[in-house]
Amino acid sequence: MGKENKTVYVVLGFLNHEDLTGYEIKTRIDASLSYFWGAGFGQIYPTLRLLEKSGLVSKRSDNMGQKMERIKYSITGEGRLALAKWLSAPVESEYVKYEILLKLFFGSILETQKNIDNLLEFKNMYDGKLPVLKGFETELEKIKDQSPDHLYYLLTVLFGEKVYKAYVEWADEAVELLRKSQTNN
Amino acid sequence: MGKENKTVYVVLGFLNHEDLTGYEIKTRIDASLSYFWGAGFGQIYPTLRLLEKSGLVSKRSDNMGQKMERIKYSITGEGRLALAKWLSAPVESEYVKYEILLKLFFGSILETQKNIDNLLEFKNMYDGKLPVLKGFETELEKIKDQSPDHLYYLLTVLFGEKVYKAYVEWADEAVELLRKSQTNN
DNA sequence: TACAATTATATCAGTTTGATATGTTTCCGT
DNA sequence: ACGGAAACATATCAAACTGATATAATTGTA
Repeated sequence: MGKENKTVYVVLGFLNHEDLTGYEIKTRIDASLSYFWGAGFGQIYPTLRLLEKSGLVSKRSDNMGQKMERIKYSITGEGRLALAKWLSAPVESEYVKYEILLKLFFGSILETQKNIDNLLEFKNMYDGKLPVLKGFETELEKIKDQSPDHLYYLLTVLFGEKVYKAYVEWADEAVELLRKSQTNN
Repeated sequence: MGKENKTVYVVLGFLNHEDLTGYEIKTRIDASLSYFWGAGFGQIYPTLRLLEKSGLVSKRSDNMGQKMERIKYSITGEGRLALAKWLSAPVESEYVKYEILLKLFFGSILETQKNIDNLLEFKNMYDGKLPVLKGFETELEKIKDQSPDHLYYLLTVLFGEKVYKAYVEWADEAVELLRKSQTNN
């Protein structure tokens, strides 16, 4: 029934490095995973409570006298075990939903030009993101030897670059094919 | 609140071509969208009822005397309008979740060889799917002039090929980098 | 000092997943 | 012709996830 809570492992993965608040976990996801994995507060906070209840993380309040709630979470031995177990298990599923492709699939209803516009917007979006990834790549290359983690981070960045480039190339080719079909009529 | 029901448009898109049962809609999604969009029965049947209640589709029972329930749905004028409106609106979001990358991101916890194994499995999976897409491509090229739809179908197939090739290339490069790091230690 | 931005937790309606249940009809081999 | 497997068909559900909103403290800055 239902599906397996993957957010559990994202949270455990980050807590494996350092103690964090829910908010900090969110910023880390946004900064380093966002181009291949997302998670919102609505998933993170409930998952942290779930994890605490089942003993995979422990929490402590860090607000020394202040009024602001600040709940730092730490991974437990059990948590590390659960993380390692999941990491060792075979990869189950990749998940994609491309709205651009859905619209293109039904594209014959629209004018050709509108589809071209959609494609160009898609292209520009990912073309614009490429320099950011390139920046990450350069940064990680520099510090590659400082921690075994950096090589793995680099691999995920290289994935982003490879796939975004594929998006851009495909969009160019698709636009060209649509333009050709325009003149052929 | 919540997010917009996209299944609505998948269903409307297919019904725009022909009258279909929920089951048939599912088979069409699996056959033609599955590598960039998925939907299960648990989403399709409730969406069809919702659509019928709001007048975007109409239904009729096709079981002439037989016992088996067979509900054929047709798109209405209002439904076509809703579909066209959504198609014309700007593309909102692309959505991906790559478990392989999540595991790789936390990969330093595992032995290097285990990460290599995961990558090779990933590579082989998509390498194996490429000939199927190539087959679709050839088929669609042949019948391209028979319907304006076919060009659009072809574009989505080309996307699949481009991206799957990017997966394979990336996996090869990632494996090589990991192997190099093995010998360097 | 006041205003904006950031930090921080929390909740919720609606959507989606992935599995299960249940039964009919068609196809195929013996 | 019979029986079992595969395909057809609808339906439901718990748990996960999205995307938005609410609330408030803290920090930076003009």
